[in-house]
Amino acid sequence: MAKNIQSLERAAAMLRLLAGGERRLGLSDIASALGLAKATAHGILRTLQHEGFVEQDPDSGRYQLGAELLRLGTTYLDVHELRARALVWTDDLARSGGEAVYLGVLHLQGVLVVHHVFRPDDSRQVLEVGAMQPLHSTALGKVLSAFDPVAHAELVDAKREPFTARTVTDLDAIERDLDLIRAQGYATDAEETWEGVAALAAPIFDRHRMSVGAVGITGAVERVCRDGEPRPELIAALRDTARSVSRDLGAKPF
Amino acid sequence: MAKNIQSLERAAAMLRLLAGGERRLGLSDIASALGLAKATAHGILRTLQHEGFVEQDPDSGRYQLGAELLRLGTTYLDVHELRARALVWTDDLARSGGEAVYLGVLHLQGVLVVHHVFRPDDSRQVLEVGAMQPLHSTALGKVLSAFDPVAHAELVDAKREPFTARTVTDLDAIERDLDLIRAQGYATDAEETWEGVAALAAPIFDRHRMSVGAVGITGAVERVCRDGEPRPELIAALRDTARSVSRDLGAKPF
DNA sequence: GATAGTGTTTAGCATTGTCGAACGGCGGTA
DNA sequence: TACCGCCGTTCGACAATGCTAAACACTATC
Repeated sequence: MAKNIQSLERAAAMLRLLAGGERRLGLSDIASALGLAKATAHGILRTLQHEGFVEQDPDSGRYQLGAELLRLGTTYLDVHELRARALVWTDDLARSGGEAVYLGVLHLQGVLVVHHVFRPDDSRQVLEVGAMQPLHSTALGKVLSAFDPVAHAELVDAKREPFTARTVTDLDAIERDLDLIRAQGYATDAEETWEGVAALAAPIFDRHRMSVGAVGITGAVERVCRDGEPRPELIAALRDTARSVSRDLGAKPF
Repeated sequence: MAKNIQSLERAAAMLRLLAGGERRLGLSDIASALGLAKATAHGILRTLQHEGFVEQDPDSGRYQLGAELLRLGTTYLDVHELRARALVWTDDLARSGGEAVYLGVLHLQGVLVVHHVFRPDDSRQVLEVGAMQPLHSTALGKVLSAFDPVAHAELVDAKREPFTARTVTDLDAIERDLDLIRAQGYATDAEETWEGVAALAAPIFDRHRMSVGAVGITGAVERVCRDGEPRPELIAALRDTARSVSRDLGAKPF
C-alpha cells in the first residue's frame, strides 16, 4: 500500500467540502470540518487560491471554488476520447428519437454526465454536463452497474435512496433487474428517479470489450413508453448508437 | 511574502500541463517538463489519480485529466453568484437580440466564459462555457480591461497575438480604444478575433462599483453591424441587461 | 535476446509542511 | 465607548513529511 501525499489529500478534501456545502465556507468551518489546525488549513487554502482553484470573497473572507476548476473541467471534456467519438452519433440519436440524449461514465458512486444533447424542440432546457446521477435508479446507472464490475461494487456499497414510489432500493430486486439488463442489453428507468420521466440506456464498450460508459435517452414517460413498455424503435435506435460508438472505440463486432 | 505549499504548486502545474498538451502525457514527459525527479512526479500523480483529478490509461500508462475536475468545475458554476444573477437576463437578451450571448469573468490572462446562451435559431452550436477568450481582441476582454485595473495589468503583460488582419496589437492603439470604451460604456470587436464575427460587450458592477464581469453579444458581422457600426438597438438592449444584472448584484444606480 | 524506453518501488536524508499560540481587525453587545 | 468574541492571518520551532537518487520490473523495438 503506497502512501499518498498528505497535503494533496487534504487539499482535495477541501475542494470537495467546498463543492458540497451550498454557500461559501469560512476558514474555521473548513479547519474544524477536516480536523485540521487553522494555520494548516490556511496554508493549503492560500496555495489553492494562488493557483486559482479557490476564491476568497474580499468582504466576508469566506472561500468558494475557483475559476480554474471550470477551465480544467472543460479541458477534461476536450480530451475525453469516449465523448469525442460519441459526439457525432448522439446528435443523430436525439434527432431521430426526438428526445434528450445523455452520455455518462462511472465516477465515484454515481454516473457523471459528460455529454448532453437537448431534446430537439424549442423548449428551454438546462445543460446537465458535469452533473451526477445515482447508480441504482437511473437507466445510465443501471446499465453501467450491469456491465462494469467496478460500478456494480459501487452500487452495492452506495446508500440507495428512494426518489419516487417506484424506486427499487432492495439489493436482491436490483440484482434481478441487472440480470435482465445483461440479458437484453439495455436498461430502463420508468419513473424510478423523477416522476413522469422515463429513460433507456445501453452500454458502450472499448477495444477490450470493457464497459467504459453508457448512452441514454430520457424524456416524458408518455412519449418514451407505450402501454407501459419502452417504444421498440427507440430501443433499436439507442442500441445502434451504442454499437456505433463502441465500434469507433475499437470494439470488434465479434 | 508568505510561502505556498510546494507539493500543491507542483500538482497544480501538472494539471495545467495536462490541460495544455493535446493528448495524454507520460510520466517521464511530465517529470522533465517540470524539472522533477520521476519518483516525485509519480507520487503527486498517484495522489491526484486517487482523488480523481487525473486518470491513467491502463494500456499506455499515460496520464490525462480526471473526471472529478469536471464535477467540481460544474459545481463552481452553481455557486457563482454573478452567473446566477445573470441567468434570467441573458435569456431575454438572446431572444430580443437574436444573437448568442456570453457572460465572462477575468481569469489569468484572459476571459473565462461562465455562461453562454445559444443564438435562438435551430442551427447547431457548441457550448463555450469554460472556454477562454483573449483580453486584447474580444469585446468581453476589452471591456474588462477598460473597467478592471487587474484585467488591464494582465492585458499589458500578456503577449497580444494577432488573429485577423484587423486585430490591434499595438499597446498605444489599444489604450486609445480603452479610453473610448470607458467613455461610451461598451466595447466592440469588429472581426478582430474571428473573420466575419463581430461582438459587443458591456461591464457588470457589484455593490462596490467594481467590475466583476461582462456580458456580450456575438454574431455574424452582417447581422450585428450596419454600415460598419454596431446596431444601436443591440447596444441599448445589451447595456440594459448589464445594468439589470449590476442592480441585482447590489450596485446602486447612483 | 539485448536494448532502451516506460512506470513503479525502495530507502535515507533534510526539506517541508504541520502545529499551537499569539496577532490585528471587525462586528457585534453591554 | 469600551468590551468581548470570533474572524482570518502570521510567527517560530519541531519532526513528520515528502523529496531525491538509484535500483526495480516490465513492455515494446530492433
